[in-house]
Amino acid sequence: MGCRPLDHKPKKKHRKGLWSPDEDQKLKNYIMMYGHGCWSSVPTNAGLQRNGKSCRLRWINYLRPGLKRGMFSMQEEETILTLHQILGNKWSQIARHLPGRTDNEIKNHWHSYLKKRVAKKAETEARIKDECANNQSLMVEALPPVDSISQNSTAESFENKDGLILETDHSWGAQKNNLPKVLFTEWLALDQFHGQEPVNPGTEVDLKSTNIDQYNIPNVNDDGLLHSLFLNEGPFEMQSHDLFVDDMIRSQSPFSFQDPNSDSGLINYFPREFDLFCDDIYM
DNA sequence: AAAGAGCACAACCGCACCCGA
DNA sequence: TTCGGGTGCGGTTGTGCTCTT
Repeated sequence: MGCRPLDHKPKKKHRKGLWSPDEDQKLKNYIMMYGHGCWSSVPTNAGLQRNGKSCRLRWINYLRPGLKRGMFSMQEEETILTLHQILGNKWSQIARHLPGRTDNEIKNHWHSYLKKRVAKKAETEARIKDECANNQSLMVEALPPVDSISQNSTAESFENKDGLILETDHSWGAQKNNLPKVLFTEWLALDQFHGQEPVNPGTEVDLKSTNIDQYNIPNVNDDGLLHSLFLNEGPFEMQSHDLFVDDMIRSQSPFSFQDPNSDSGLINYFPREFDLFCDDIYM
């Protein structure tokens, strides 16, 4: 796109296979100096016998500055698992939430390790569920209505829409009057939201009873950011929560939370952190 | 010590989409 | 409107290393 095709270019036989340190150096030097511009012209200009596609891949997955190498942390793995549950095999989208990791790296890690872990977990859960059913004890149930949650209730299980059993801890209910407020200050996927009632900046919305799709998110504020306040009065119904996180991830934008313990001090969060944040509160 | 199985990672392939001519 | 090149993405394969027998 925007590249002039290299007319009458003789068909070169492109090198394949592993990259030599010399090739890496040539590619790196060239891109650091001139940028990649049009990938198809990179190999010629950089003096490489590769095709543009191969150069692009090598740069993105290996040479690009800022790449994190080595083991995935527990937090990264949890993020991958959470996002994979929501997004499926959208590796590039998942990679956007893991700075320094490439889609290829995440994909490989999934196939070689996480996939098995998930399968094992599902198997264990199925077995537990089975055993519980046999004992006629109701271990798996839908999330109860907010009012029915005991102030002193602790961990319990429920099943989300994918049939995955989630552990929740409602002991936070004891602090109901001190619930965190969530303030979203940026929302890129505005065109996803249509409805009659626009949400004005600062409007408080009870998310648990809210179908977010019905809101038409309004203009941005003076400071260029959108301010819509969602006041969480209780646990989200899982569907709403999933839908919500999904939308946030689709928006691919950073957004802010109001610090639960203060009225000021907004902190930028990315969707994965939002998810973890919710986990801290609700799980 | 040798063979082969398993694993991790790099790289390729094919397809879909975008955009300019 | 159509066509073709460029790009991005996900699936798959290839390769080398480590572990087990």
